[in-house]
Parts: sequence; C-alpha cells; structure tokens
Amino acid sequence: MARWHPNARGRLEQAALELYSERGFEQTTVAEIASRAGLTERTFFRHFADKREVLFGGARALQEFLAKKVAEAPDSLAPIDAVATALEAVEFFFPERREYSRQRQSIISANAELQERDLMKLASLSVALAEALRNRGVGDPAAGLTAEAGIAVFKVAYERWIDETNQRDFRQLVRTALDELRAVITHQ
Amino acid sequence: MARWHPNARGRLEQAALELYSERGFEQTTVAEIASRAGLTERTFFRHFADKREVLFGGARALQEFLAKKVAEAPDSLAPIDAVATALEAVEFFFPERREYSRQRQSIISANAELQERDLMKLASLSVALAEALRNRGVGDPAAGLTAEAGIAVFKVAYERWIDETNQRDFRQLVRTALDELRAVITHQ
DNA sequence: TAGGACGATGGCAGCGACTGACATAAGGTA
DNA sequence: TACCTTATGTCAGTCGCTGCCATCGTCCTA
Repeated sequence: MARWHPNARGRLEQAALELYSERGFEQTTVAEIASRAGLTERTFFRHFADKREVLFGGARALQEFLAKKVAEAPDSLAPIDAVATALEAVEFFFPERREYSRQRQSIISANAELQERDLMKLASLSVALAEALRNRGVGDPAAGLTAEAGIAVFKVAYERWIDETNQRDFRQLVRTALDELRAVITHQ
Repeated sequence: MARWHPNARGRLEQAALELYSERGFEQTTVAEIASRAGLTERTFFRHFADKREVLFGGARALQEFLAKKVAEAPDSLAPIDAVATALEAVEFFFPERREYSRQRQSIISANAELQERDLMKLASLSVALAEALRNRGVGDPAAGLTAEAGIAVFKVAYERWIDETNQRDFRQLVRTALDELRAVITHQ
C-alpha cells in the first residue's frame, strides 16, 4: 500500500478494534494492527501513546463536551443537577455509535489493563467536572464529591444503554440512575 | 547474599518503596529493586505480577476486611450506613501506617500508571462492597451505587487523613465526608 | 516548472518489562 | 543419609515502546 493514504489514525483504530475483537487484546501485537492498517509499528506509536490508547480516542472530546455543558447550565441549577444536565446531553455526543460502543465495551471488559485505562479516563472526566463546578462557584470538597456522584450515575446509565435491547433514551437512563443514587444516600 | 534469607517479599517491597521514592517509578528498573533486596529480577516476578503490584500488597486484605465489616454490621442499618460503619473501622486496619501511607501515596501521585492501578484496586473494593451488600439483601442497582458512594467517601477521608497535620481520627473523617456527600446529592 | 520546505512515514537499534523452561540449592522429613 | 518440596538462579526469547536518522508526499513559492 502506498504512503499518504488518508486517515491513518482512523485506519489504525479500525484495525485495532477488529483484531482485539477477533483474537483478544493480549494476543494482538501492535505490529499486526499497523500491518492491517497498511502502516508500520513505528507509525502506530506516533498516533497513539500506547497499545491501549487506540481504544480511547474519544475521551478528550467527551471530557470537553461535558465540561462545556456544565459551564452552560443555568445558574439556578444545583451542582448535581448541572452535572446531570450535562450527562443527559451525552446522547447527542454518541449519535449512532451504540453498536460500536457495545463492541468496544466487550473488548474492555475482557482485559484488566484496558479496564484500568477506562477507569483512568473516568477519573479524568471526574476531575474535569469538578473543575467546571468550581468555576460555577462550588467549593471543596463539594465539587469533587458531586463530580464523583455524577460519574457513578454515568456508569450505571451507560451500562444500561449498552445492555438494553429496547431503546430507552440516555436522558431517561441518567435521570433514573440519579434518582436511585439519591434514594440510596438519603437518610430514611 | 546467601539464599533463603527470610521475608523475600517484604524485602522487595521495601526496596521498591525506597527506589521509587529516590528516583521515581519509571527511572527504576525491576533488576535494581531485586538487586537491592539481594535477589534477581526473575524472583521479583514470582512474588509480584508486575512492577506496579509491589506497591499494592495490602489491597486484598483491605478488601476482605471491609467485606467482613459490612457483613457483620447490624441488620438494622441502612446499606449506606453499613458501608460507612465498615469504612470507619479502617483506622484499625492502618495501625501506625500513616507515614508509610504518605510516602506510598506520594509515589503513586507522581505516576499515571500507578494511578491506574490504584483506581483498579478501588474499583475492586467497590465490587466487593456491592457483593457484601447483596448478601444483606440489597438489590441492584442500589448495591452498586451504594458501594460507589462509599468509595467516594473513602477517597475523601483517606486524602484528608494523609494530608492533615492534626490527628483527626478516621471515623470522624468518614462521617464528615458522608455528610458532605449527602448534602450535595440531596434535593434542595 | 524547478526547487525547497515541511510533515508523515519507514527502518533500525536498543532498553526494559515480562515469561517459559530448566537447573540448582535450601529446608524439612522418613 | 536419601528423598522431596520449595524458593531461587540462569538463560533465551517476545513484545511494548523510544530515539535517531533516512526517505517520501505534498504544498508553496519563485
């Protein structure tokens, strides 16, 4: 394959997704991914920091998306509701990526190293949410705790969104999970 | 050094802690750790799954400790309070390890790979707490959400326990963090 | 249109984490 | 003492990842 074909990064992501699905993350070498994408191992590492990162290309964009949504939320909203509003908007961030998300999550679930990276991205998301809350005037440790609560809600909603066969929309899943968290935390 | 010296595992942990502190995690090779402990690289990997795991030897014991405490909590307690009770008891699990905990946390904070492993251990803790709650009859997703809330509380309490110069006891830190989480989640 | 600047890729050498296979020595036991 | 088990050593090898330099497309400009 000649050089200079367009979208090398995208081809690498696609090849990695296929190979990780076909034979598993550990059983796939970076050289194989690069080869399927018509590139070399060296070039793979110019596009991605390591073998795991190729599955997490969208993390930064999601983080910026959520931080922006929190910043834009009406001042009248309580911190946790500003976060919830941002999370509800995620359905617009994942347009028709449900099948892709399923495949990706299936790969991650099968490998501990990938789960670690996934947790790291969520932690980074939490930090970004907390920072956005502080910019709204929320103090510490409220900002951090609210962000962590938001991430817990997001995890539950996302898992259901992936697993469910019937199409409940993401907004509703977020609202439900937040209500469940409230019920569990509140004094009886 | 002759073979068969006692506590090889402990010596490896000590050597790793020293070297990671002195020159950083990345700048330390496993061969160096093993050498300082009077052993070889191969033996290191018989005691620890990888270079990071040497800092997380206590994770399994803490997990079992917390699960046991949740199981032993009075049936009358709400799920979140059963978890809080377990977390409060952690001060008995860290007897006089405050200085050690500081040093260890300082190492982890300086390296992303170690943070990933730390998050993984906390996630594992959360799974164990959720399982213990299900054994108390708590359903889903309440069990998972309660466990996640507990971990968020634990993080805040632990961070303060490490950072604070004045000796507030762990029980009080846990209670305070839980109250703050409640305030942040509750409708206004 | 020739030439040069610049960015993306290839090729290669090398380090370090980690593993499998086999040898060897220490400690306990009959 | 002979044997067995277990902890350790030795060695070779794979793979993730990086630095360095060469090479090739593409675009810009004179």
